[in-house]
Amino acid sequence: MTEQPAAALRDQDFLRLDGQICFALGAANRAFGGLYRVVLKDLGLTYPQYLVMLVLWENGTTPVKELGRRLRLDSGTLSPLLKRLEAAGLIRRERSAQDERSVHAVLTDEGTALRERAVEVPRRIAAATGFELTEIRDLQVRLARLTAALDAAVPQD
Amino acid sequence: MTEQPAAALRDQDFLRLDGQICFALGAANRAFGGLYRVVLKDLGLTYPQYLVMLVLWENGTTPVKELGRRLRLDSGTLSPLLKRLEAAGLIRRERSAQDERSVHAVLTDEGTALRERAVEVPRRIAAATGFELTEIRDLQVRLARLTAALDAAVPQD
DNA sequence: AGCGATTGAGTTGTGCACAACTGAATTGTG
DNA sequence: CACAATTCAGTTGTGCACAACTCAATCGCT
Repeated sequence: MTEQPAAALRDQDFLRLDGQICFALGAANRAFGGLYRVVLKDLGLTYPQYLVMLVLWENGTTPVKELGRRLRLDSGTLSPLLKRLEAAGLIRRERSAQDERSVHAVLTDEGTALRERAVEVPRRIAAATGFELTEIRDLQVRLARLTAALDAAVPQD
Repeated sequence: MTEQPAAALRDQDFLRLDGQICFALGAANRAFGGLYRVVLKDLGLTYPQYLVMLVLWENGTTPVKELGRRLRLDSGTLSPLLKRLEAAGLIRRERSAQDERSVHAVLTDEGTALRERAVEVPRRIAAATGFELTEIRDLQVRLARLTAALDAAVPQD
């Protein structure tokens, strides 16, 4: 009923094949989620919260805008997440004096101290993958390339 | 990023490195999400709903349990999702006569007809990745291996 | 200086993911 | 046969992701 692809693959093959890369991606992503859930449990953090803390531990005080840029999250996700981190006593939110629109996330002493207990997290995760570092790197590079291609294909921003 | 011998990595390097594979994974996953959102928009489906439809198109009537097994989703996710598909007129839910605990998802005529319009989806997605099929396959295999390793590391089930 | 456009954070609403739970149907074991 | 354990779908509650919006602060242009 429509044009046939040049390759030997037919529509129904594509429909079966299709889910697979995204599905494999989603499955891996959720498997990581499950592992992080366990590992981060006694730090009292979720995985996205942990990512925010990573940025803060590395960078110190950071504007919400910058957190969003680094983590690819928008204010609709970050605002409530930061509120929860603040409620947990790990950060404070301070309006910038220079630009009253901007809000900075600032580590509290408690938030800073949590880093000590977080250092073991990456090792536990890495151990669970059973992958060599080089292989992880390779996967990263491919995924980054894939992401860039996909982003380019969606005309947003 | 800068290359570094694996042996020389310290805690803080780990803390920086750490997010990266999962982060790359999450980024790729969300990039796919964004693309699917656009492509599936005029089918009126979300990506998880599309996955359910794929299974139904391939398999016909399928118990909720089996959908969960295939898609790695639990009833907490599937129940409301299937309700929405039913509300959209694409499926019906029918309690099994053999086992009254079990519910089968059944395609309506409308749901079956939607397949015609869905066949172009995989091509559009594949085109957006710009990846060769072999490369996609390779990535799939690696991700599946990663997922299996991670699942094995989380003592659930 | 005046004022429209843009920027930044936040809110609302929808949908997914998952834990913990409920309740009904079925199965297994004594 | 009885009844405890299990299975299955569904519900509730929390948190993330994102679209669409609001509102105030700032910027840019004239």
